[in-house]
Amino acid sequence: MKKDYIFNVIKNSSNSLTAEEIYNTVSQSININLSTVYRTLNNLVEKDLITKSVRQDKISYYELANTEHKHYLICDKCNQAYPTDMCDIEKIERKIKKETGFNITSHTLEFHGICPECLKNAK
Amino acid sequence: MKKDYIFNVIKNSSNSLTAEEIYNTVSQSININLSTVYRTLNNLVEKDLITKSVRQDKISYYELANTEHKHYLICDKCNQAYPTDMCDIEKIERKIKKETGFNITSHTLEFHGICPECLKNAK
DNA sequence: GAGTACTCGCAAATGATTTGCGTATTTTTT
DNA sequence: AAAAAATACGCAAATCATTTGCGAGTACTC
Repeated sequence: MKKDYIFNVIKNSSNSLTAEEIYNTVSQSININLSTVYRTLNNLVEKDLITKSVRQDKISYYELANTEHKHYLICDKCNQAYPTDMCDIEKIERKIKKETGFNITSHTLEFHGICPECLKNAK
Repeated sequence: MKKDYIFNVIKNSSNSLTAEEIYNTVSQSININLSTVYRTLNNLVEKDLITKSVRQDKISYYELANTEHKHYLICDKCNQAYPTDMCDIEKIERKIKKETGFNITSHTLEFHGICPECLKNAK
């Protein structure tokens, strides 16, 4: 099943991937169609095996579910995404839950700015 | 200029709006085309008069810039967005800046879950 | 008042993602 | 193991928010 190829690519990647990136990688091993990639990704998301998050560029990024909580620092110059595990949002979530009764199940957090590399080159 | 109508709708709204919502509102006063709305919105964003943020639904939401920092609790049932001003991310930003040298200029934070209203009805 | 610069409307283009449909492949049933 | 039922997949067309080209209207300048 082609699903295994797709899932493996995601599993072996250290950062989140777009459908097209996954398609490109999988295509090197087997014949596959982009729509199959999308269908499979949606399937994996439904089964909670991977997560999908839409970034400010309006593109969906997929990554393995149940890994340590991660967020991304996205450079507006080079567009690279640097993962960070700093996230104290859980505290905020608890506070919100208490004060508003809203039952929060997930959150997305995205930082934008310029990465050290681009800062250097900007001189 | 039609820009004023658009800007006013945003200024008078207590929460963020989509291009279509703005279009619908402005249309009640004057004749206007959707593409004009989009063009104007991009213009206002460039001038830092309003901000645009892309949510998980892949739709852009616009709101007045330079207001107090706000984030949204989005109900996955009724899809309503409830603003909250709880946000201690500034602390996290400072920490990241210090530890990684990444120059953060903005961030987006979005909470998902079920709002109190829907929780009640879900019974 | 001619020349130049915006502002807009309209229709077509864009790009990521989805979907319909027919075929192939796998799984289940007998 | 063959028939039947279910699932996976390729291909092309559709979708939907947003953008863009172009031509016409309007304002601003000299």
